[in-house]
Formats: sequence, C-alpha cells, structure tokens
Amino acid sequence: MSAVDRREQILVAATAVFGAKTYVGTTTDEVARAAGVSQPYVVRLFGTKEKLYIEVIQRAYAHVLEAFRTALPGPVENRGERLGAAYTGLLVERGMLPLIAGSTSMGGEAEIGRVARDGFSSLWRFARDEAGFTADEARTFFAIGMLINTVVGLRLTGDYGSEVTATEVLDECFPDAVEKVRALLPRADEPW
Amino acid sequence: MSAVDRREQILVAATAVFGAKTYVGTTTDEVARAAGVSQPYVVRLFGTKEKLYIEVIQRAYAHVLEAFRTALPGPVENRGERLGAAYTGLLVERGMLPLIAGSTSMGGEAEIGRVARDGFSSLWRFARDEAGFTADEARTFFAIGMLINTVVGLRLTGDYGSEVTATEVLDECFPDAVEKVRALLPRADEPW
DNA sequence: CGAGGTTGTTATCGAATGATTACTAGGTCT
DNA sequence: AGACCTAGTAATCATTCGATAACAACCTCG
Repeated sequence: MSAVDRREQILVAATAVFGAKTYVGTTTDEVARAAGVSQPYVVRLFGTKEKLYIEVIQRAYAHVLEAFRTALPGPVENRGERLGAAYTGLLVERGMLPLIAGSTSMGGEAEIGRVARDGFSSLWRFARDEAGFTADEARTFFAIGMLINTVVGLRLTGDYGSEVTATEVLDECFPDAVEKVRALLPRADEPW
Repeated sequence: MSAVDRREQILVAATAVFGAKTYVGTTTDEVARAAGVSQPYVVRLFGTKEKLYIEVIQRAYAHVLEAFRTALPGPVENRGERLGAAYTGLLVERGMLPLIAGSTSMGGEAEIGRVARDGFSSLWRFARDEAGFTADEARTFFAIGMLINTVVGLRLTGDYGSEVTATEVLDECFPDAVEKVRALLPRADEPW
C-alpha cells in the first residue's frame, strides 16, 4: 500500500482510538493494531505519538470546518439547525466528536494546546466571518456544541433510558436524533 | 501534621496539578512535590493515582454543588446569573475549573468515568430539582458552563487581547469578569 | 522506660511504552 | 542482473512512573 494511503488509514484508526481512550490513555501500539500495522511503523510514519495526535486533531477540525461549509448554503432562519446537524453528522466517523471533545482539555500541552486552540479558533472564525453569526449567536451555538462534546466525553449515552439525567440531557441535546447518536457513540464500557 | 489535614492538603495540590496538566499528563511525583511531600506517601495515602484522581474530582463536584446551593436563594429573575457567578467564583481555588473540564472527557475510563458522570448528574439534578430550571433552561445553563470549561481547558485566556477569537469568546463568556478570570487561570505556557 | 501507633522518607522494583536499530521483501529503473 | 527505493517487521532499548518494601523519627500511654 502507498504511504499516503497508509497514513490516512492510520489517521482514521487513530481518530477512533484517541477518541475512545484520550491522548494519554492511548498507546501507539493500540493505534497500530487498530490500523493493522506494526507499532514501530506508525511511529516512523509520524515521528512521535505527539505528532500523530496533532495530525489527527488537525484533520478532525478540518473535517468539521468542511462539514460546516457544506451545510452553510440555505435560508438564514435555520442556519443553526443545519450546522448543528452537520456537527452531529460527523459521528459517522468513529471517534471524531469524542476526539474533539478531548482536545479541548489539552490546552496545557505546549504544541498540542496550540493546535487545539487554532482548530477551535478556525471554527469560531467560520461562524463569525463566513456564517455571519453575531458574537452572541456564536456563543450560543458553540455553547450547545460544547455541551454535546461533554455528553460525548462523559459517555452519557450509555445511561440513556436507565438514568434520569442522562436521558434528559440527551433528549435536550438531540431532540430528534437520540437514537442515531446512541448508535454511533462508544459506550462507557466499550472495549477496544 | 494529622493525616486528615495532609490528605486535604494533597487534594488541594492535586486539584491544581491535575487541572493544569490533565489526568494522564500528571505524575504522582508532581502532586507530591506540589504538596511538599514524598511521592510514595501520596500513593500510600490514596492507594493509587486513579483513586487519588477520583477523590479529587468528587471533591471538586461537591464544591461546585455547595457553591450553587449557597448562591441559589434570591429572586428567580437572575437565578442564572447568580449560579453562573458562583461557578466562575470557583476559579479562586486553583485548578478547580480546568479539572472539571478535564473530567468531562474521561467517560471512557471505567471507574473515573462513572464518578465523572455521577458528578455531572448531581449538578444537573440540582438545577432541575432544587433550582427549578426547566429542561430547556438547564440545557442553556449547562451549555454556557461547558463553553466556559472549553475556554478554560483550551487555555484561551493566554491569547486574550492578542488573538481575535480568544478575545471575542472570553468577552462573551465573562461579560464583566474577564480580568478576574484571566488573573486566576493558568496560562498555556505556565510551567509547573 | 518501652511498646505500639502515626507520620513520613529513601531506595528500589517492575511493568508499560515510546522510540530506535537492524533487517527483509518486493518493486522499479538502467 | 543488480543497485536502489519504498513499505514494512521483529527485536530491543531506555525511560518514565506508579507502586512497594524497609526503615526512621516522633508521640503517647501504661
């Protein structure tokens, strides 16, 4: 397989694993195994685990931006709904949302933090400059997005139906897409 | 010093360090050093690093709940503002907010995930059952809170004034408390 | 005093894990 | 054919780090 294809394949696998187990909780060996390749090879292709993670979150933020740009055209009235649906639509790529959620608590790491801030900033700039949100509208839009990230990060989906809070929160966050979301998210107890 | 005092002292130190460097990024040795004690001693007092972290986040969520309960009495009109101010007021305890932010991406860990979900759930139950929020109001309230967590987790405060997005987001999240927040939050490049 | 409990330390172990090295198989170009 | 590049692996190293063991100082109580 060509190196570029292999890189993409590893990035996809790494998104799933990093998304499920966070940066520190993930070993390069798990990523390698998920990609069907040897551990030294992922290290050689990406240099270090940190560089791999950086590429993974850069790619993730780029995908979010792309999904937003695709969903933007249309009436202004339901602009927010369209972009929101685009965001949850990213759940089809395994690990994408948990990964982004996890990246928002990495501000303390020098390199990774900078990349995560850049990624978030690119989304905010899109909302303000391209989508035409006011600062207040952007705040509300991103606030809901971050609540969704929290729901995903906490794996509240596993308690849906059996625990009152989780059920309420999920119903509030995904008024008509709860089942879709639940199907796509990793459960708390999901083994990797 | 008595063991209970020492425990509390270590919990305070651990809150700061875990908050600044996340769970995986923190070593028990750093916690010990921050508390002015030897590394094996913190391990012996708490059993494992995981148990230490669990106590730290349980304590953190308990403090949030306590702050909310204290701020609750008063007119219903500005209930949200009071609780919001109580939340940002927790910044005086170093690491508190970044710690909570970080805990929301630990749902994938078996034990820790359960504790984090319980903590979040206790806050949501407070909002619904004690503060009398509707589900919609609770969603909005928590959404803003999670955006604040994100801002804190990403360490956007360090870019305030020099980067457009960070400036806008912070102004939106803390309309009249930006300076207070900036003074209390760890910068991205803060060494530990 | 001396036994025992509490608070703490130094030294060290063992496992996990990111990274490196050295090697191999297969294709390609001259 | 044979030199060379690309894709890949097995084996291994070196470090980090959580945990453990063994020991020391101090207090207290009979």
